[in-house]
Amino acid sequence: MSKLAELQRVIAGIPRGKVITYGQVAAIAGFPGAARLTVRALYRGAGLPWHRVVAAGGRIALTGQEGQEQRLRLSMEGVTFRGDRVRMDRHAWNPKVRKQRRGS
DNA sequence: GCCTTGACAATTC
DNA sequence: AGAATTGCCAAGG
Repeated sequence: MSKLAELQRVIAGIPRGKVITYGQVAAIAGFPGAARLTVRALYRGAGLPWHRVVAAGGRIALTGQEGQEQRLRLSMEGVTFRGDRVRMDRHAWNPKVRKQRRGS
C-alpha cells in the first residue's frame, strides 16, 4: 500500500454532503501537516470524490471553472456556503465522530 | 540521491 | 485583508 493510497482511502470515505480539509485528510492518513500530500493523492487518485476536499476554513482552492464546478457539485450534495467558503461548521466531516457499528 | 512538483497551512508584515 | 515566507511529505525524473 503506497502512502498516497492511504490518503486516497480517507478521501474515498468522505460521505455525501460532507467535506474535509487537505490538512485533515493528511492528518487522518497519518501525515499531520502534510496537506500537500493530499493534493498529490487527488492527482493520482481516480474516481475519488475530489470535490469533497477543500482548503482550510472551507475555502475552495481550485480556481476558475474547476472551482466553480467543485462548488456546484458540493451544493448539489446539500453542502451550503457562506460567501466563497463552505460552512465547515455544518459540513466538516469528523471520522472520529463516526460511531462504530455493531456493539457488543 | 538530489531537485522539482503539488488543488496546502499557519504565521507574519 | 492581502501578499509573502516557511514548513510539511512523498513520488517521479
